[in-house]
Amino acid sequence: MAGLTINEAAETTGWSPRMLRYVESAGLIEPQRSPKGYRLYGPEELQRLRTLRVLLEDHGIGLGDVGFALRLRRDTELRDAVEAWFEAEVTRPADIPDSAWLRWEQEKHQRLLAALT
Amino acid sequence: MAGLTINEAAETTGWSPRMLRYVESAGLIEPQRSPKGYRLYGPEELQRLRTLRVLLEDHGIGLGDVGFALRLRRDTELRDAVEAWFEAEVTRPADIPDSAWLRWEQEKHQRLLAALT
DNA sequence: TAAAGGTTGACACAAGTGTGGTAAGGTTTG
DNA sequence: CAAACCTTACCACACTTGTGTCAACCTTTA
Repeated sequence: MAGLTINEAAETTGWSPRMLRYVESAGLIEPQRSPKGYRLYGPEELQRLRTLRVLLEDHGIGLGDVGFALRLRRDTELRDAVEAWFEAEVTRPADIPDSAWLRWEQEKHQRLLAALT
Repeated sequence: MAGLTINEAAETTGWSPRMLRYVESAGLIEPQRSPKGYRLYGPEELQRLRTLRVLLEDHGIGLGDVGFALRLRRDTELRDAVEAWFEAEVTRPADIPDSAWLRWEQEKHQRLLAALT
């Protein structure tokens, strides 16, 4: 036997079997499978399941949050896009002062309306 | 006037006024306020509101996700904890082989039960 | 000063998330 | 082989998220 079955794993980790499957569906802990498809949790999975509960409780976050963090670290494009958004500054011709730019924004609607008549 | 009011901002960004308040409540875009408490959106906020919509649509993520990413970059402790979880490996005495360790795990319940009687 | 527009707070509702339970069927084991 | 256990696929239900709308009240502006 190369690992604990789902009920055994549930017992030693504090998760319900149902939630172990859910955690797996979120891509967080994916145990090995026996030839017939039984989930087999090894020492590493069990440890990570325990620390996962602590992580969630300690910081008041959810599985979805950890799942998103996982996406962030796997999907470079996503990470870069989010990063870029946080750092984005206004990009517009440097010779238009704020006041003018704002007026332009403010009047855009009127201009659009005017253009339609 | 130091910026656009909420309805004007809504018009030029594509968000509804309701959602602009919601985005603000998520900590993503917090406009300046006039002395009497009116929201005033400047060029930077408007730009970031527009790119935010693109970010969400392009990657199929939600405001909550971006909010969590924000938490991650601001809260060092959280970031470290999540990072640590992703990288965690099993920590246990190196001289106990997997097979023994698993047996130990497997029998923990029986031992607990036995201890109670 | 009346109209237009801003503020917060609350109600409402669809869609998504977290979690439990159950059913139908295959597997392991005493 | 019967009991105990696993698998997937659903139903269900409470809670959260995203979004609109409305009320009560204050501010700006024509």
